[in-house]
Amino acid sequence: MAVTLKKIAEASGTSVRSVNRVLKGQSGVGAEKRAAIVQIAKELGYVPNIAARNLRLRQSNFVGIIVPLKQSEAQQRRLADLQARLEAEGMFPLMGSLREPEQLKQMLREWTGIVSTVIFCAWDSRIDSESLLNGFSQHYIFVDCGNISNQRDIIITVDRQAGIRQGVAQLAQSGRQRIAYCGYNMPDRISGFNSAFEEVSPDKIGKIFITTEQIDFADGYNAAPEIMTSRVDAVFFITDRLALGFLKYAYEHKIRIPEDIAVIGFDDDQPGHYSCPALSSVAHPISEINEKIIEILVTKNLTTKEFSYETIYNQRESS
Amino acid sequence: MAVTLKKIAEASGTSVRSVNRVLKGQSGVGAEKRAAIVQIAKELGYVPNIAARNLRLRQSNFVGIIVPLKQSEAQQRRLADLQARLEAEGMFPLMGSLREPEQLKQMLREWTGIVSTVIFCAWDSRIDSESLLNGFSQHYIFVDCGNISNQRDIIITVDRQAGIRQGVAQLAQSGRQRIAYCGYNMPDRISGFNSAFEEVSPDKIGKIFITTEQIDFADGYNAAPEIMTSRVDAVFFITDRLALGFLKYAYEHKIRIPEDIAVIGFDDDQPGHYSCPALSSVAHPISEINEKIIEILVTKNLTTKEFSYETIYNQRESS
DNA sequence: TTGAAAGCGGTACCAA
DNA sequence: TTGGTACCGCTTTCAA
Repeated sequence: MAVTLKKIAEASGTSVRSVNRVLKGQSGVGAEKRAAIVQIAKELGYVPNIAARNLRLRQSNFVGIIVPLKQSEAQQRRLADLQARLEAEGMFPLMGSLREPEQLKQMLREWTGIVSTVIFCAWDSRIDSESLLNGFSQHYIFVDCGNISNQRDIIITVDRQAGIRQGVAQLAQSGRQRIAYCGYNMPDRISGFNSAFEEVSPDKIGKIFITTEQIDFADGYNAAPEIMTSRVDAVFFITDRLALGFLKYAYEHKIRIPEDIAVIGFDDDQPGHYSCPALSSVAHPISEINEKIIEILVTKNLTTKEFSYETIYNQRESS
Repeated sequence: MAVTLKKIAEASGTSVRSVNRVLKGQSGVGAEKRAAIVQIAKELGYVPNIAARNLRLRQSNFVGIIVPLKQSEAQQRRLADLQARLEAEGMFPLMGSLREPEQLKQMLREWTGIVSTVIFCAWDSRIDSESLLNGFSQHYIFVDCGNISNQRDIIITVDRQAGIRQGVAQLAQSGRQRIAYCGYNMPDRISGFNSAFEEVSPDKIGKIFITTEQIDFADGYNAAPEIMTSRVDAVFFITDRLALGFLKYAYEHKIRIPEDIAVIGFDDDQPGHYSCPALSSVAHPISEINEKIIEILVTKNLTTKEFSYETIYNQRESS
């Protein structure tokens, strides 16, 4: 049986209130009584029950985090960074994964009273967030979840178009004539790709789209033949995993990178730095995103539902 | 303000007990009253406060998980798998990272009443687990944490020696004469390496040790010159990241793998499958470990402190 | 069938 | 300086 304030009060012949005062370091208890209480608490090995405290105070140090079922290395890194930052502020992440609407609801239900804020690191665009989350009293923060139409929660958007434009522009400047976009339909990346062509001489450079089922290593590997027969001299992959899969194919078929074909990835996965050859990639602004999240959690404290948009811009990095 | 049982009771002119009965699907409430309560609960959007329920029932669906500050891709994969398995059982992981003893204590204190079981996916061997955890009423499970001397908690050990022995034996059979161990001092891996030499003709094959500061990509890359000058024809790296770093060096210096030098890694990181050439690696028995954890959590339910050892054996996989 | 009431373990108001 | 006590919201016993 756990040691409670009541037990300590009984053992020391005082009241719950006095014990509570002493153990919380508040004033208003005589020196003798104080010493006795401290002594007994130590002997019994008192550890406060945070669940009870949280219930009473209607607050907690726990933050819900919803992650996609499958995460890229960069996402995992972002998550680890967020976890560290939360801990630095005395908070802890309670994890759940993005599932079907009904399961999602069930999950949020299981969290009521435990977490007051839930951060979505991913969202299924087919689900209407507003109607799903309606009725819950938690606060929600959507981080880089694409086009969420939502009037009640905080939405952090990452504008990757600048980074993509920069990457494509660089390819163009280095004299590439035909550039392929390879991946599946991710609106923000496609529009970044397109707007890059508008900026850079659109008439001089050709663009083609090569679509894949998934965005993993194998998909990049499998898309390689099509890429090669399409006679492009540069490819922009929407994930680093795709790009790495392609690099493996290139290695096997003695295709020279970047002499024969230039490659740019997206995500800045760590393994990319050690691929052969090193992958050039558009980075995620991890620190900026997480700083923003912590700022929201800490300063606004989210005592009331509020609505806001935050946009973070990213940059192109080459390794 | 949240909707509570009391509010519904007031709004429907009944008692908390009846509302509770209805919403928990228990019998013993008249049809009319039942319908009214359901109606009002729906209108008000009732969501039970799990924190209060947990306090009352002295239980919870939350499981603490302590992870190392820096995780390998394989560890992250194991964690994601564990999270999915927990969710399948209706449980959720509360995450924390392995820190200094004082911070660790503080963390566990913040979790009292919230989680009843904490899983350590890593441990600092310099800390005495028994004295640190003494006084807490949580249950602890140590997973693959090396040599933990502990008489009160559940310890899951992964025996990698078999896998390592197998890998080294295979190198020996393929005619390698001098095999290097590269990495820092990880007792179980070193002893696996050593015992492999005892099994396989120790007089015929030479072994050398090349130590690194860390076990990351860069360390493998930096260790490469020493490895090459030591004139070995095979290297066993204690992490895949080390091995991948070496592969990059080999690529740059036109060293042929495995013609010039054979390479085996450890961890079975995914990127290894797409390195050039593909990395041969000793796998982590992810499923087996996590199955065991879930089994412990579910079947034993950890209602009483118990003490046990579980050992899982791994195998060598080559890709 | 119904509901009053006693908890779970802290917190903090208020009166002594 | 003390300590009694109501309360956070839910569960469950027990009596009506």
